[in-house]
Amino acid sequence: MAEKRLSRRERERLRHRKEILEAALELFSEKGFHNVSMLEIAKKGEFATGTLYKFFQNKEDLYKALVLEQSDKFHNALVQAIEASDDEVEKLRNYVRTKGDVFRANVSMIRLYFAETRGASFNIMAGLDPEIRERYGRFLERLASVFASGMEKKRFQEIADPFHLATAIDSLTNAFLFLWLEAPDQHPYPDDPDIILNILFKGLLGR
Amino acid sequence: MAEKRLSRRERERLRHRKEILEAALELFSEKGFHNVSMLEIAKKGEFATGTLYKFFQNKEDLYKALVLEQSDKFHNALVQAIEASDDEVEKLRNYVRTKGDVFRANVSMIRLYFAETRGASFNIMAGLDPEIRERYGRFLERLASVFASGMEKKRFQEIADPFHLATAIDSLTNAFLFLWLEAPDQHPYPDDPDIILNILFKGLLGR
Amino acid sequence: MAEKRLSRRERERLRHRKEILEAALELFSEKGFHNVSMLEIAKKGEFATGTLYKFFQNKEDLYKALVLEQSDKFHNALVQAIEASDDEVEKLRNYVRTKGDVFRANVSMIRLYFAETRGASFNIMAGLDPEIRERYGRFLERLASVFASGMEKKRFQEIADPFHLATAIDSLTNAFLFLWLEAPDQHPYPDDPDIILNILFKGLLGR
Amino acid sequence: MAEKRLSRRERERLRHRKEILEAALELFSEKGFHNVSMLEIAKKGEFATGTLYKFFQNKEDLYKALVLEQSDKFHNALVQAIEASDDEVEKLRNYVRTKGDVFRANVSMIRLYFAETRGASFNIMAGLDPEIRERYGRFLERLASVFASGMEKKRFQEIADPFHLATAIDSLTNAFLFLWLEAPDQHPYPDDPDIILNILFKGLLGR
DNA sequence: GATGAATGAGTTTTCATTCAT
DNA sequence: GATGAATGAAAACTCATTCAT
Repeated sequence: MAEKRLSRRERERLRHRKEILEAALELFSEKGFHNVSMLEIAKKGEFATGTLYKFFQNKEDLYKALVLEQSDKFHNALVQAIEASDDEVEKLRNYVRTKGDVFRANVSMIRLYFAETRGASFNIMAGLDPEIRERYGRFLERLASVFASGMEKKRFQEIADPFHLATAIDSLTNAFLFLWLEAPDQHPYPDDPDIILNILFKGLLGR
Repeated sequence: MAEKRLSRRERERLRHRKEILEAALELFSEKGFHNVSMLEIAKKGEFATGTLYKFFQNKEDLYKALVLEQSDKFHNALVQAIEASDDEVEKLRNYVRTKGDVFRANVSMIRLYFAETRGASFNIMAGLDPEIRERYGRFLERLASVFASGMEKKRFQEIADPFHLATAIDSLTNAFLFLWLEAPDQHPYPDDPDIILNILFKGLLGR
Repeated sequence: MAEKRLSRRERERLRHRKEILEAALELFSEKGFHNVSMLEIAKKGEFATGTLYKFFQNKEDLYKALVLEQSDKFHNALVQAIEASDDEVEKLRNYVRTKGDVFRANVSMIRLYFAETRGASFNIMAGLDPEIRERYGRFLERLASVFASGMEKKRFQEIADPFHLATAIDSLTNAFLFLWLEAPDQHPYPDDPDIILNILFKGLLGR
Repeated sequence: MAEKRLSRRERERLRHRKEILEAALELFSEKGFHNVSMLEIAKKGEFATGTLYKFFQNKEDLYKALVLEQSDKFHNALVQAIEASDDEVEKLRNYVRTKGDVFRANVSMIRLYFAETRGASFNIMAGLDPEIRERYGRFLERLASVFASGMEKKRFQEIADPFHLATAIDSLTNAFLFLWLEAPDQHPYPDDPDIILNILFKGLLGR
C-alpha cells in the first residue's frame, strides 16, 4: 500500500520500533512488567536506553503500546473466526479452533494477554487499559449474539443467558489452553475443538 | 488446643504476625506486589519496618506466607464443601455455593488468589509457589473424582474426561465470580448455584 | 527553650538536616543549582543519597528550603537593623553596616541570595519563590517608610519618592558589596557606611 | 562594507548562524541555560540538531557566542551615549536615557545580560566570560572618568570616589529598570532620566 | 552541507534491608 | 524485642554529542 511511500529512514524507524516491541514482548511475557528494566529491553533489542525513549514516552507507554498491538491481533483473529460461517455451531467450533491456533503460535503474546484480561490487571495496569477491557467486553457480546441467534433458530436450547454462555465458552477455552500451556506433556493440545464444545453441547445430566 | 500452652509473649507475637499479614493482604490485593513497599505495610500495621523483618526474612517471604495462608483457608473450605454430602450433584452444588460464599466474604483474599493461580502467576511469582500449584492440582483431581464417581453411578453422562470436567467447573465458577467482582452492579452475585451448574448439566444441543 | 524536650533521636535528626543544608549551601552557592548533583551533596555531607530524600522530597525542595532559611536570616538581621534606633539617619547607617556585616560573615549565603533576588531568579527559580520576593518587597516598603518619616520630620529633602530611595539604597549597598565580593583586594570592604551613604546624602550638584 | 564580497554560500551561512542565535536568545533568556536543550533550539530555529554543531562547538560555545554578541550591542550603545556630548551632566543623562531605551527594546537580551553580569554569573558561567567582565570593568572606568572630569571642572562636588559614583549610577539605573521589568504596571518606565539622576544630583540632606 | 536517529554517561529518585540505640 | 534512620544498589529517564546517509 502506502508503504512504498515511506522513505528508507522511515522504514528503518518502523523496523526499529518493531524490534523494540519484540524484545519487550519476550521479556514482559516472561518476567512481568516490574521485573524487566528498560536497560534489559534495550540490550535485548541491541539498542541504547535512550533509543527506547525516542519511540515511547516511558516504560508504561511502551508496555501499553505492546499490549494494545498484541491484543489487537488476538481479537481480530477471533472476530474473523466467528464471522467465517453462517452456522452457529460452526462459528463456535471456529472460535475454539482459531483461539487454540493463535494461542499455540504466540505463547508470549498470550501470556501478556492473560496477564491483562485476568489476574494481574488488578495490579500492574489497574485501569490503565480501559480500551482493552472494553474491546474484550464487546467481543463477549458478539459471542453472546451467536448463542442468541442459535436459540432463536431453535438450534440451541435456552439453558442459560447468552452472555453467560459466551462467558462460559471463553473461560472454558482459556482453561483448557492453560492446561496445555503449563504442562504440554500432561495435557496435550486439544486438536479436536469438540472436546471442549461437548461440555457445552451435551448435558451432564442425560435427557 | 495447644494455644493455652503459649506464653503471653508468644501469643502477642502471633497476634503481631497476624496484624502484619492483615495489613499486607489489603495492600497487596489492592495494588500488587511491586506497588507496595515494606514501609507502607509497616505503617498500615502500625509497626516499624524493622519489626517486619523480625517476622519474615524479606518481602517475598512475607508475600509467600500470606499467599500460602490465604490459599489454605480457601482450599480447606472447598475441600469441605465437596465432602459434605454423598450425593455428587449436591457436592457440586455445594462447591459452587461455598466458593461463591468464600469469595464474597474475602474479596481481598480472592484478588490475591487469582493473581496467583491465573495471570500474574507467570509474572510476579513465576514458579515461586509450587506448593500452591500442587495443592491446586490435587484439589482438581479430587473434584474430578466426583465426576468420575457420578459417571460410575450413571448419574452423569460420560460427556468428557472427569479431569476436564473438573477444570471446566472450576473455570466456570471463576469466570462468573469474576464478572461479579469486576461489576457487581451489572452482574449481581449468582445466589442460585444452578445458574452455573445448568451450563454443565443441560446440553446446549437438545436431546 | 523547648529544645530540651527533644529526644536524642530528634536532636540527631535536626543536626543531620542542618548538616545536609550546610553541604548544599556551599555547593549551590559555588556552582549553582544545576551543576550540583544530589550525590555530590550527599558525599560532601557524608550521607547516602537516600538520606537526603528522607529530609527533602526532592532536589528542588532541598534548594527551596535552603534559600528560605538563608534569606530568613538575612532579612531578620536587616529588619532589626532599621529598627534599632529612632533616628532616621542612624537607621540607614545601621542598615548599611549590618548588611555589610552579614554579607562578610556569610559569603555563600549571599551568593545564593543574589542569585535569587537578582539575575538567576528569572532562570532557575522563575517564580518558584514568591514568598521570598514578597518578603523582599515588604522589606523595601519598610525601608521606604524610613525615608518618608525623615522627610516628614524635614530631616530629608524630598528629592525622590521614598520607595525609589529605598530601591536606591538597596541597590547601592548591593553594588558596593559586590565589588568587594568579586575583588576584595581592589575594593576593600567599606568599613565606613558613610562612604555609601554620602552618595545619597550629599548632592553631586552643590547647593 | 565587506559584505558584498561574501559568496551566496557565505551569506547563507551567516544568516543561518544568526537565526540560530535568535532562537537561542529567546529560549535562554526565558528559561536559563540549563533548562533549554539543543533540540529545543534546533526546532525553534527550524534546523537539525547536527546543524547547530556545524556552527558552534558545543552548547556552552553557542551560549557564550550569544552572550558576547548581545553584550557587544549593549556596550556599544552605552559607550556612544556617554560620548555624544561634551557636557558631563548631559553625558550622564544620555547614559541613563540610552540604557533605558536599549533595555526596553531588547528585554530578552537584557535578561541574558543581567544573568551574566549579576547573579547567575557565579553559577552558570562561573568565570566563563572574563572578556565580558573586563569590558564591563573598562566601561565603568570610562563612566568614572565622566565624574572625574566633572569634578575637575568643578561641575560636580567631590562627594565620592569617581569609580564609586560610576558603580552607583550603574546600579541605580539597573535597579530602576528592574522594577519596571518585573512589574511594568506598578513601576512605569522612567521616561524622565532625571528621576534617577536627581538621587545623585541632589543630596538627601539639604545644603 | 544538512539531517536526525542513535548513543550512553550522568542524574534523580525509590525502597528493601540493616543495625545502632 | 522494637525502632526508624541510614544505606546504597538499582531503576527510569534526559540530553549533549556523534556520524552514517
